[in-house]
Amino acid sequence: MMPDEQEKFAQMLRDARLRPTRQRVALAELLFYKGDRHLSAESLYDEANAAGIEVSLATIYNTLHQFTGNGLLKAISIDSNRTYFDTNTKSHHHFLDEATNEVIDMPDGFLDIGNLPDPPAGREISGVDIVVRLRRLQD
Amino acid sequence: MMPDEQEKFAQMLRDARLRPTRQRVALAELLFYKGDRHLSAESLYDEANAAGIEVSLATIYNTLHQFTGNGLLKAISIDSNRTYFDTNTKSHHHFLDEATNEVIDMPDGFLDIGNLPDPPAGREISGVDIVVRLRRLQD
DNA sequence: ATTTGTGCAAATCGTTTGCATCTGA
DNA sequence: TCAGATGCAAACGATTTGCACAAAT
Repeated sequence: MMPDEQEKFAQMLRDARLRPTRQRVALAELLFYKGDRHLSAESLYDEANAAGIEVSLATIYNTLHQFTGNGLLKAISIDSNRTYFDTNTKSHHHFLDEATNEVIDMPDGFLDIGNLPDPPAGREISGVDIVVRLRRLQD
Repeated sequence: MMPDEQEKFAQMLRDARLRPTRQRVALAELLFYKGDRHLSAESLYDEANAAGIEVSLATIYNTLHQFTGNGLLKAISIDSNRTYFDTNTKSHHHFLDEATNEVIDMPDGFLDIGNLPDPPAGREISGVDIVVRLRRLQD
């Protein structure tokens, strides 16, 4: 990674009020250098190892949670076994491939939701999560 | 429980191609005697104990999965820590109280979804899950 | 009699925690 | 300097599994 790239991610961390440590900068690069991604703690850990980044699994978890708490990531509960983190923090929805458990972003501009019911008393709607499940087309 | 009630649940199990064992009949009664419910393995286990039903946690898990596989229950992944099972197997959506993690059925007849995007190639939509997140109304 | 289900305890898996050590501002 | 971050290993909670015993057809 070029020094100015590193600086870019370091600045992203400072903006999110997180110290740009070696591990955080390296993980931020893995997470945000490519486009929108969905990944689990384990998969980020493997990716970091493959990239020669020395970081413990505990730090991966810490980092994912800190990034989430500071608006850099969004956690999604699509599968009840593991938590996925989404590098796209804008409001959007997902496809889920039931065969592979792959999560796919739904293109923007789709999904009009009409006729939302009123929330129960004393509560307000804070968000709407939509998952469109996919199965293999059978012939 | 009255004998004819037991027979009713035994028949429900036979219809679902499951042997009506003592444990399954008792759990079916707990699950389906009241209206629509959402519960975890642990909460069903506690409820069974409270009702004086002797059943192991392993059997609770087996039973929940068998019932799900045979269309008597629906599994919902709303919270990434535990699996919830829904006694309402019809297509419907949920509110989630973020403060308590309580899952609430959305009344039928709401939620028109328009403008669904086409699924990726080779796949078809098998279902749409919608979770409306709720937060406490702040004043 | 044969198949299927049950219960226990141990194993597994994702995730969190305690704590000693290190690092960045 | 010193608050905050990291890494390790142990702890955890939900769930699954292996296997001997019991119950249903």
